[in-house]
Amino acid sequence: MNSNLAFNALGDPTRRAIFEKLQHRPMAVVDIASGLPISRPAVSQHLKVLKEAKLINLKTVGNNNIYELNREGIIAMRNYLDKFWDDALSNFKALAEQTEKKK
Amino acid sequence: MNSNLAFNALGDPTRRAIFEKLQHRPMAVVDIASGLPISRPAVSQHLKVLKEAKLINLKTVGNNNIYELNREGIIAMRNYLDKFWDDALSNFKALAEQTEKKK
DNA sequence: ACTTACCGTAATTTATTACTTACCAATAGA
DNA sequence: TCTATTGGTAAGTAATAAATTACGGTAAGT
Repeated sequence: MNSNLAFNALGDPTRRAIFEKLQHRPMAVVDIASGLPISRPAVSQHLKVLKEAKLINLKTVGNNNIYELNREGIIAMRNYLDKFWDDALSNFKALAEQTEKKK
Repeated sequence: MNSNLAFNALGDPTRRAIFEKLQHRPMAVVDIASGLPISRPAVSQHLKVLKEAKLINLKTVGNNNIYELNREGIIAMRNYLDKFWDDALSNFKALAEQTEKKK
């Protein structure tokens, strides 16, 4: 499944920081790296993971690699998680009702 | 922040498997461990992480430690994520509209 | 009382992941 | 053309996380 990639990608705090940076606007790699306490190549590696999880994508403009949020990927993940939590809670609810009946 | 714990907890595939097992019903540690390709103590450690992330909680019944989903924690995480995705998408949308206007 | 089943924790090892340094390629500007 | 700037990738190291083994403690059953 693909949501595994997204779960994994968002499991790392640095990648979440990058993702949240990109919520404001599309950014070039140098800009993303500035402010982060790690080297630029490390950032590139994180970007790769986020990209493969389809949470962001890349458009190259001249010499700049601009990363931006991947709308489709994000929507897919949100939908997946909606179901994920709903399933969890509805089963919980069903179980609670069962227990209730036994009283 | 606390959602960090949940992100981290769900970042591991084994912990997701455990979490999904508990969607069906509350289970004792032995039952959770059976079927998983890792040792029982390893499962205990994963359970600890999930518990600290408030995704599950523990009720002790006699000699059995029964883990079950933590409803409040899950709802909190769902709400957090709803906002997380909404923020991401709405900023994306605002930006798209800006770009649109420039045409 | 003795034994068995359940389970957490400590200590260590193993495996994975994050990070750095070093490099190279490509575009932009002088 | 020569020089910045940008940025990806490879190789190695450092740091973290996951797993095992070994233990002890408590409750349940005989």
